[in-house]
Amino acid sequence: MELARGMATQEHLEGLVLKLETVTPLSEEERRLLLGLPLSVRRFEAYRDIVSEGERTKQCCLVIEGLVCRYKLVANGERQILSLHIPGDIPDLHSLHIEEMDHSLGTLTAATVGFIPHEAVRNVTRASYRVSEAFWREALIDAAIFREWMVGIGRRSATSRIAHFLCEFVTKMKAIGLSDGVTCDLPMTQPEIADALGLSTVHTNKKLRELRQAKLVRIRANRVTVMDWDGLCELGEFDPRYLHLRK
Amino acid sequence: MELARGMATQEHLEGLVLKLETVTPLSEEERRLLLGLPLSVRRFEAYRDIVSEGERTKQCCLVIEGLVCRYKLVANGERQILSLHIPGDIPDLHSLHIEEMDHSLGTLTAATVGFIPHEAVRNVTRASYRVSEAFWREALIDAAIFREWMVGIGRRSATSRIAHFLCEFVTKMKAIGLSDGVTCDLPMTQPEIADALGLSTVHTNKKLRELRQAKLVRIRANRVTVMDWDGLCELGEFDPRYLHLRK
DNA sequence: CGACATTTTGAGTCAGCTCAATCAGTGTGG
DNA sequence: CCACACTGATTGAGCTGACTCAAAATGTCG
Repeated sequence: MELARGMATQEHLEGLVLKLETVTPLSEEERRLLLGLPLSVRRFEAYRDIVSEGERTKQCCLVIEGLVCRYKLVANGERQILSLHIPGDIPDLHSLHIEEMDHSLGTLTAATVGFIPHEAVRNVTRASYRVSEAFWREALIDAAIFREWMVGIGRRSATSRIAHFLCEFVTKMKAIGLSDGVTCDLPMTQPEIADALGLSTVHTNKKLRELRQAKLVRIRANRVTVMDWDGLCELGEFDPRYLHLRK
Repeated sequence: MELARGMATQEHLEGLVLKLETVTPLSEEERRLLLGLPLSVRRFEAYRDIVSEGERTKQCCLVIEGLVCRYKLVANGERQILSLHIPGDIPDLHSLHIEEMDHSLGTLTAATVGFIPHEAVRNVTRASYRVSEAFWREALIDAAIFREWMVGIGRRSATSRIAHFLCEFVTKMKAIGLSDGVTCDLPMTQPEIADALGLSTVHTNKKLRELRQAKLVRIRANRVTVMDWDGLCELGEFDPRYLHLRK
């Protein structure tokens, strides 16, 4: 994916349609509705907040390009990354029904983001039951991913957590066509991966090396390659059902 | 709350209305709609599954009385409790839009549960935008609680996590009128609290004792009493905004 | 070639874990 | 009213996975 300036609005919305279709089938009519959403596109540098905890917004944010995350900070300054969002995701869909952000939304890489007014989203959901269904499913799958992460952080070993994380990321990237199921970009530093998994940087590094030495994955220059998918899944107890993807 | 057999269906639904009103204001009309929902009531013993992972249901489950939880098991047999549900909650509202359960729903105490057909829920949401809004908010707050738990499990110390947990529980019980904000029933054993917080039983016991010795809480016979609310909140970094309660 | 960000490694520490008793509360049957 | 059986709460004694601190190695890029 390249920088997005200059693309037609419709083109930007195609990622959204593609993403929704990974979980809900859409008719031509419904696709048209979505592609007609108004969008104001903005480019962010890496490590900027898109929306901060405590804010109240009147628009939803569509990831067009780049990697975005939701996170919270705790008193001692540590961070917990709550979720990762790839193109096609609307990480703050909830803002449609819950005024105040209880966490922040920020970029992990430079990113292109489109803002869609709440009113416009409400209109398309009112216009089509299936579209509102698709948004419901998106929001509920988001929650399902939180649950799976909770299990990982609460009850799985560091190694298992990392393996699970890699499986999930590749699977999600594959669903939207950004991975062949074996390899994809993973533009995160080790401290960031650590913050997502509730680990320390140093420990993450050491366990990552073990995965590499066990020939389960190859990680270099912001790119993962899964060498042994079955082995990695088993280690991470990864079962993609919680992602509720179609087919 | 007593055993519920023999009560009128409407009376059972009052808990739902009360709960929804803690997050969304409802008109008389909307209340009537909700009170008209068909309900088939069933009593469960403690430690029974209401719905199991992998199932597909055609109804939602309303907690009428008792304490219910959602949980997942991991390969080594350990359990992570994902959420607790008190009267008025619909812990599997998501089943309306996501076919397959990716976790189980079970009782922690004897409990009275009402089943509402999906079709009936869809009808009331179609009949009133505000009611559908209320359900959206319920589902999204559910996700907000997951996020807060993730932060706790991933980044807070055991003591802090326990303190946070107690604050949250009392706050939620107060919202539906089952606590005065200081004391309430907490019908969970220490192993169960441990499973909710991603801790071991022994460690939970020791940290709980510290909280008691620090005169922050009193815990005995399935009942908590908060002795020093400010102290407990500070220790647990508890800020109730994520619960998105009204007023 | 610096300057900076990121990864890697080593060493020592500790929060939280496991194992193994012991104690306490409740209920059952005689 | 007591012995027995359970379940749950407590305690003590190590153990260890994950953490912190600190430094060195490696990569990236203007």
